[in-house]
Amino acid sequence: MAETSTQGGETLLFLTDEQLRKGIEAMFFAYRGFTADPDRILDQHGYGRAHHRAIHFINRQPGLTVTTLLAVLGVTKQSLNRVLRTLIEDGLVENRVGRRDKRERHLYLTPTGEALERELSGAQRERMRSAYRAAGPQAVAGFRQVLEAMIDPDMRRHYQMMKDGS
Amino acid sequence: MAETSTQGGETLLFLTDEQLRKGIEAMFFAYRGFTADPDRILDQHGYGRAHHRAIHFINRQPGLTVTTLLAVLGVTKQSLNRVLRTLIEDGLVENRVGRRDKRERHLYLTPTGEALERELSGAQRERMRSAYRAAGPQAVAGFRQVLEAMIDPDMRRHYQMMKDGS
DNA sequence: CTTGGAAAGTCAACAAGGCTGACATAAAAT
DNA sequence: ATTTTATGTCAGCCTTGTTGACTTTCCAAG
Repeated sequence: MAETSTQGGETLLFLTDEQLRKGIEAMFFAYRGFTADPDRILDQHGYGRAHHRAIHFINRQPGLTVTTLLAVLGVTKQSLNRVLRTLIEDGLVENRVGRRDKRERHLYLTPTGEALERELSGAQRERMRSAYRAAGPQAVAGFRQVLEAMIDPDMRRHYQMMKDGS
Repeated sequence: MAETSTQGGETLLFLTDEQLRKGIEAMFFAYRGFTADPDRILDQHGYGRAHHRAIHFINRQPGLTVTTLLAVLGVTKQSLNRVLRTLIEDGLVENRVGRRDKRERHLYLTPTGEALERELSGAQRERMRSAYRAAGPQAVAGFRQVLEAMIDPDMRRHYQMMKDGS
């Protein structure tokens, strides 16, 4: 793939534009695969990818506030609210007033919401698991390292927050 | 990351749901980073991500037909046409009637189109390059392996086609 | 205690980019 | 001569993003 050489103990990478381009295309096609299974499931339930994202992060960090979710998702509150409203109306998400700060609303999945979350993440994990298996353990480590290095600095704190569990 | 053990010469992966979940989130945040730079540039030119995808693949395989591009992008012709029309009107893409089969239209970037393509892919390659550098040469190989394993089987032929240059 | 600002929510309007369905034309294939 | 393929177009719909304006509730600092 990328030829390497050592110079003064440091490993150098020779990356041609062509190699980088292949990485870009792999990213494009892989992301499509990554979202394909959830998209099918969501469609059956009458939801879209935006609902999935909300459900995912509420499940990941139960009780997070609307503002936090807004920052993680990187959308406007009007956009999020449209999605969140339907999820609350449909009884998938619950909205509890904050104990300390009563302005805040803390978001939780209901049992119904958790069921959908399991269905969605189950499919996604299955694809991820089989990709990991096909690529092997060494590849898995590299995969995460490169992805993490691609995350925007502004977003990295949100990623870390989720990663470490609040 | 993922603990490994050897059993009969085969390496096994122990992947917890938690580890898979982290991979899923890394994918989510990384894709955002991946599209961030081009999105900014496109916005300045009054285009969107859909234009970028068309430009990318026309550049990758000059002279490809509309039907091929349709299959690669996985959208409807109505959707692609909206995008393609503006690119042709703005003089970024050229539409030549097929020599052998006169029903076909072969797509090419004009010099203006190529200039925008370079601007877009330059930014994207730069991010990819710095992620590669941060992660190291071993990681790079693994990254591509996992991504390729995640691609949908139906899409893999398109990926290969682009990868090998037609 | 008042007042300023933060958290949440809502309405309206708009745009990009998906989708379906219907239809038209030119050219190739049968 | 007829059917099929490749392309393009019109119309209309949906989701999900955006701005801007405005309200209510509540915390916190003066």
